[in-house]
Parts: sequence; structure tokens; C-alpha cells
Amino acid sequence: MELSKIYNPTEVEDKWYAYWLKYKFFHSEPDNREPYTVVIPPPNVTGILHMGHVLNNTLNDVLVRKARMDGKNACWVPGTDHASIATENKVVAKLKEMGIKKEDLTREEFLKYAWEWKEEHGGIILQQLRKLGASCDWDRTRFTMEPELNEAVINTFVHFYKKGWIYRGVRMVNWDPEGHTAVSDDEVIHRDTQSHFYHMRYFISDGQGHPTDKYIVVATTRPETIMADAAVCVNPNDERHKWLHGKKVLIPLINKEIPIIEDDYVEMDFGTGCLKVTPAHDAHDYEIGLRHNLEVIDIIDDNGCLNEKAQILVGEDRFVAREKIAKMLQEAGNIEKIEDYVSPIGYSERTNAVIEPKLSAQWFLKMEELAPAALAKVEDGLIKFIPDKYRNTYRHWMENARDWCISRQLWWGQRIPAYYLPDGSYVVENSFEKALAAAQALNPSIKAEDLRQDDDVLDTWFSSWLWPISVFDPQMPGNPEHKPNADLAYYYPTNDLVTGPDIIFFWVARMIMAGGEFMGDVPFKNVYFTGIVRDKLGRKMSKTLGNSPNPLDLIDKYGADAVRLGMLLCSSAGSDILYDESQVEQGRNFCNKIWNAYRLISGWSVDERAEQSDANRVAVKWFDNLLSKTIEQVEDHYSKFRISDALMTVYKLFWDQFCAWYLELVKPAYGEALDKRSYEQTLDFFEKLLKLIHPIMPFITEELWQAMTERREGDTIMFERTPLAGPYNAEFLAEFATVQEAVNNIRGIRAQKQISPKEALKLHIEGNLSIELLPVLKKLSNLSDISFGPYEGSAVNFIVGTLKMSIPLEGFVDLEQEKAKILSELEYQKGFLAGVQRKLGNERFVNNAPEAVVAAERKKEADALARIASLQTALESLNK
RNA sequence: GGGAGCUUAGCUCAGUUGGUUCAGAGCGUCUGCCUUACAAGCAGAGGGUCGGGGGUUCGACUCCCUCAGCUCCCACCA
Repeated sequence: MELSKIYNPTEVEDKWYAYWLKYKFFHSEPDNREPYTVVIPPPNVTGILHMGHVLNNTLNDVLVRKARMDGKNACWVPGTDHASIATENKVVAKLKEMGIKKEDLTREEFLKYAWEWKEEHGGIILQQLRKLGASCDWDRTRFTMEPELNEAVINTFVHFYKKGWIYRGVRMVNWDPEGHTAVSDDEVIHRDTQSHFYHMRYFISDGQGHPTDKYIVVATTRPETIMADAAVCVNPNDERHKWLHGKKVLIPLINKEIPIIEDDYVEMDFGTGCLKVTPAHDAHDYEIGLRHNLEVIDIIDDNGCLNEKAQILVGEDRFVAREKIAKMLQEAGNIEKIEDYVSPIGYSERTNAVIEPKLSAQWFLKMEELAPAALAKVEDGLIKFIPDKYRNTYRHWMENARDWCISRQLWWGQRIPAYYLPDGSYVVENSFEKALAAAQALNPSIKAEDLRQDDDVLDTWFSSWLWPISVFDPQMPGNPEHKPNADLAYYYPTNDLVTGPDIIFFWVARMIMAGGEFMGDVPFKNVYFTGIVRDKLGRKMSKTLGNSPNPLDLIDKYGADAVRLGMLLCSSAGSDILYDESQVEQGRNFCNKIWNAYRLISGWSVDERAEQSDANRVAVKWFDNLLSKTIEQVEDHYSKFRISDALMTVYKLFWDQFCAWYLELVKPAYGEALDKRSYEQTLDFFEKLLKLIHPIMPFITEELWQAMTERREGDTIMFERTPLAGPYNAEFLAEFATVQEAVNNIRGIRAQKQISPKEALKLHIEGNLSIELLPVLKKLSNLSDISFGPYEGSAVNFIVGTLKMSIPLEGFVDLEQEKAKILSELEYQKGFLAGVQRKLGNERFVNNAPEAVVAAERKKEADALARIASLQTALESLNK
């Protein structure tokens, strides 16, 4: 069969993925092999594949496929996350398009739409992962909001509640007026934002609620909140404001009288030294309010609009109100000045709305015991972070962890299992029936219709923190009597987690907490943190910039193997990845190289009776040694999670050694056949190389592995064992490398002197070189003759290692040029020798340095002396 | 404001207890080649005083100090 000159991935990839699925090669069941377990970081159920996913899942797949080929029982559990805020937003937006407002729907009606949306768009991303070649056990696909996992979440809540670690409290929370929910501190992003600093005059009251002519200047960025002011605060040590003590001022526009108070919190040298205190709308002010018993006046509603308590501008959006009130203050003569001002403003990570600090009742999980326990797991080395530097970040956070606000004012998610009695008290149980019973225990007259379940749902992370446990045995969390089922007992703890450092606290830390709480064991042993994928200018990939390629388009254009390689090429753990399409091109080129190597080998005709030539025998011996050495290096890279190094090592072995040297060596002349022995050994090498490459590029390797010989239905490279490194002869490899260098030199001379590769040359070698390597040198350099010993004729000379080589080239030798070359080489060698001898002459070096180092220096000295000697002879012969 | 990290070739980065001719790799660039596996290729070449300064050491890209520049994380001085 004629193979095309160019590898065509599309058909190949679809064919083999379907084949792998057909035979359920990805499926894992517990057995007596060592397990290798990975759980996918569950993507948003309605999300679509982006470059970050590609990076993450490629790395995951490489690790899983490698483990599988190492003979482990590899299990990669896929699934999706319900992503409450993100999904609910999408559904709300969709309903809006349809002319439906969320407020007009009941909870049940809304959830019906949400589930419809989920069914329609959910899981697309999992289909897309298949295109990438991800070898997930699809039979184990989970969703964080499926019934069993919901149960696990609810049981977890009840568990911690009964333990006394979950409590309900009024706190200043980060309110997202667009998402209509509280979000955790970690979901708030602070960005410097251009705004204004309004300097306002607050007139001193005469005691009757009328302004005097005296005033103080208060500076704020939020004039729209003045109606909620409860006091003006100054520093007690501030001389400038001593006269104000005990006085009252009037809030502009509404003329409300508020006291002047004193608190150390106020910085004297910031602003005017006078702070308006608005307990309802600022966390610090709230604290001050608590200390001074101030009234809390909440004038902003859940949509971020002013409410009736504001008295003026009721119903206006907070930003509109800000502009308007500034104008009103100006007109009323209350504005001293308005400065441009840049200040950090909190934005919602999900909706990008400006966060409004807001007082509300929320549920919290205490971190008091969970955080230190989870910190210890990493500090004690039970869990390794790659790269290690994230331990610092982790420690810092864990030592300062605040209680986790776990309630969200949403409908899409697990509803908090707290049930309120008419008197405002509540019970927490994992079912309505139990709750009713508990309520009736408190008050026998309670009926079912008297109980009202809490409206809030739980933070999505409150379900994903159970993921490494719940995907195997959802009964486990929050169920102390339950014994782990067979899956959980076998697969837990998982081995490696590949994820981004941005969710180290959201997810990684909390999984460690849940693992400790429910399993008494870590959820994973290694956490590999990827970087963030950026464009080649270093910018984050974003929709608005339009700099994020669609991975599926890339796969269509270049093939999944190429995309995988392109991603891995630039990915060292923990550092950001500057993605450029040229890397994917490199991946495609590599596929093509592999493809063409196969074309070459498969096109050879074989001579059953021919003897193996000396050159071929040495070539095989060399590559066999090199393969062992390289496998050792690759294994070492993998063991340290240096995936891109492992990849580059294999890449260079295939391209720079196998193709550029080995195949060139054994390649029969045109029209001639290859001896059978060399042919079979070459196929063996090729197969081993395919196996080494398979974890990185699964498709092309399966295609060629299947093509290279007759395979049975159901065979796959996936379950072939990783080639093992045998012993190798390092000296032989080094000597071969010397020959390669010599060949390079001769090629360079040919190029320089414009001598055709077809014209045979003679070579003289001064020094020792194994005779067995001569056929290699001869073949690759097209030499008609090699002789040893000093050469004194006119020649082009070069030095390789300790060998001086000369090519007699009557008519091509430029004497002067040759002399100059040797002289400069001599100079270099003498300088080098001087350096070495200086070192060796230094007693402290000889006495203090390790013996091996000193010995190496002595060898350098000897080698340099030998080279200098032969250079000098060469020079003398030229001078004759 | 606190913490962590980075700075090595045009670009992206390795450099793994301080010691091999250690100053590297990939890509890009330049030159010559459509040589019957591959121009998505082959054969060559050029390119860096390892951010600046100081120190420790027989020896520093590597350890310490300092300065400069950049990045990230945490932190709501209104």
C-alpha cells in the first residue's frame, strides 16, 4: 500500500478513539494490580473546552497512559461540576432572552428550566475531551448534582452541623448584585479602578438640627452612601479635630444629625482625617459601628439600588445615584473639591459586578480545626506540591483561613437542609421527614406545612471538595458508620492531581480537609500545578481579547497529537505558558517525521540470506545502548513530573538520533535490500520508540503500531509495557558520539570546500579509536580509506576529542588558512591548559576538592597536552 | 502594606546537593541543497561578560547581601 507523504490525522484519530471505546480499554475495575487513580478537575457542566482544559487534560492523559503502560490499573474518573453561579447566570440570561424573568418563576419552575438547559448543553465538554484523546473511564462519569452526590453533600452538611462546626451568622459578606448572591472572599477580585474622591462639607449642628457656619471636610469615594452614615469618626490623637469632640454634624441633603466619634482606626494622614462611618455598607465601618454602638442603616437593596431608607434617589442604581448625588451636593454647596482617584475595587469573579459589602445571614463552616489539619498534611510531606513553591502560598493561606461562607443565594445547587420553625428556630436534618420529627421533638404541635426549608443553596466547592471520595462511594462522606465500598477502598487515595494554582484554596485545600475528615487520609499524593495559558504576548486568554484559539479548530487543522505536543512543549510545571500556534506546528511536524520514518522502514525490501554488515551491526549495538540510556533519563524525568523534559528527550531521541543517524546508517543503497537481522532490529527499535511516544501522542503511535505488523482484533499499544532500560556501555556511547562529531566535521569540510558527498575521501587518524566504529565513520562520511598514525602531508585537519584527524586534499588545501586554523586552535588549547594547570598548581584546590574532581582535572590536562602535541606536529609538517 | 517568585541566546525556557570543555535545549534567524522517507525536510553557521554591584569559596549561573526591573498571591486607607 502506498502511504501518503504527509500524515493525515483526522481519520486516524476518530478511528482509534472509537476502537478504544469499543473495547472499553479506558475502563477500570479493582483487581490485584497496583491502582493508579486520577480524578478530573470537573469542568463546568455547561462549559466548553478552552486552552486551559487542553493543557490540564493533556498532562493528565500523559500521566494516566504512562501509568497504564507501566502495568498499573489506571483509572481516570471524568465528570462535571454544576457550577451554581455560572450556570444559574447562564440560565437567567437565556430566560431573559425568552422574555422570562427569574423573579416571576417559582423555584421549581426555574429549576425545571435549569435542568433542561443542563441536559441540552451539559457535558459537551466531555465530548470535546474525547477529541483530545483523553483516556477517561467514561463509564464512571459523574456530575456533582446527580442524586447520589447531592446526598453526599447534604450528609456532609448535617455531619458538620451536628459536630458544631457549621453555624449561621450575620456577617458582612461580599454581595454580588448581579448574581444576587453572596460570594466568598476568594471569589472577589480586586482591581485598581479609576474613580473620584469627593471632599464633602459636613456642617456642625447647633444642637437643634440646624447647621452652624462651621464644617468639617469628609472625603469619600462613595457619596451615595451618606444617607446611611451613622457617625463621622476622627482619630483621638488628631489635634486638628480636638474641637469636634462631643459635637454633632449634619448629613448633607437629608440634614440628619450624627455624632462625631473617635477611633484609632482612622488614619490621620489619609484624606482629611475625617471618616464617614457607614456600618451597613463597609466592613470596617461595620466593625467601628459595633465598637461604638452605631445604628445600621441599610439603604441598598439586593440589586444594588437605593431603597426607601435612603430617603432620596430611591430606586436609583448605586452608580447613577453617585453621579446624581454628587451634582446635588455641588448645588447645595457641600462639595469642597473632587479629585481623581484610583482605588482597589472588588469585582465578582463570576459576573464582574462591583461587589457590594452587605450584611446578611449566612452559613459558615469553621476552619479552626480543618485548616491546621490540612496544613499538616502538606507540611509533613504526605502531599507533595509540584512545584514546591506553592507550599508557601498554601501555608500562608491555611494559617490565616477564615471561616468558609458556604451559603449562596441561588437556586441551582444543593439546598441547605435547615428547616425553620415558625418561631424562627431551626433544625438540620438530611431529609424532610427527619426534620419534621426533630421539629416535633421541640414542639409537638408542629405540622409539615409549618416547616420552611432554608432558601439558600451550598457553595459549589462544598460539593467538589468531596469529589475524590464521592465519585467512588457517595455514601462515605458524613456517614461515620459506612464502610468504604470496594471501589473507594481500592482507588483511594488518588495518586496525582493536575490543576491550576488559582484554585489551590477553593479546591485543593478543601479536598485535603474533606479527605482528612471522612477518610482519615489524604485525597492524593501529588499535586501538579499547571501554569495559566497565555498568548505569546503574555496576555491571559480571554473572550474579549479574542486571543484564545478554539482547541477543536486546532485539532481539526493539526490533529490532536500535534495539539498535545504543542501544549506540552512549553509547559514546565507552575510557570505560565505562552502559547503560540507555531508550537502546534512543531507537533504536526513531529507527527510527520514519525510517519515518514515509518514510510522509509516499511518500504525496505529484505534479503533473507544477506549477512549483517559490520556497519549495521555497530549501528544496532549503538542504538540499543542509546535507547537504554535515554529510557533511563525519560523515567527520571517522569518521576519528577518533568513532563516537557521527558517529551523533549524522546523527541530528540527519535528525530536527532534515530532518524538522523540510525536510519541513515542502516538504510540500504537505492535498489538494494536490507539484511533480515538489521530489518527486524530496526522494527524492534521503532516499536519501542512508538511505545515511548504513546503517552504523549496516542493516536499516531496506535496507528503505526497497528500498521507495522499483523495485529489481532482487540490488540492495542495502550496496554503494551513501557520499554525498560537495560544496561548500557557509556564509554561506547561516548566513543560513538566522537564518531558523530567527526562525521559532522567532515560534512562541514565538504560544504566549505564544495566537495560533493558523492566524492570519496581519505582520512588519517592520530589517536585511538575502536576499530569496530570505522565502518560507521566510513559509511556516513563516504571515506574510501582510513589509516592511523601521524600524517605529514598537506591536509585539512580537525580535532575531535583527543583525536587529530586529517583529510589529504591536494588542491583544496589553503596552506595559510590551514596554518591559521591550527594556530588559533593551539592558542585556545594552551589557554585551556594554562587554566587547568593553574587549578592543579593551587594546593588548596588539590587538597580541598573531591578526588574525582581533581582526577578529572588531571585528565583534562593530559588530554590537552596530547592535543597540543599533535597540533604542533601538524603545524610543523605544514611548515616544511 | 505583607508574602512568594522571576531576570540565562532574537523568542520560550532547562541548568536537579557549588566542580566533566558548563555557558545549554527547542523554536526562530542566516547560508547551501527539491540528495527516491520526510522542503512540515536535509546539511551547515552565527548568536549570551547567566539583570547591576559586592561577598563567601581553591572554584559561583548555582550560596549570602544589596540595588534595579518584572510577575503572582494575600491585604477593601475611607
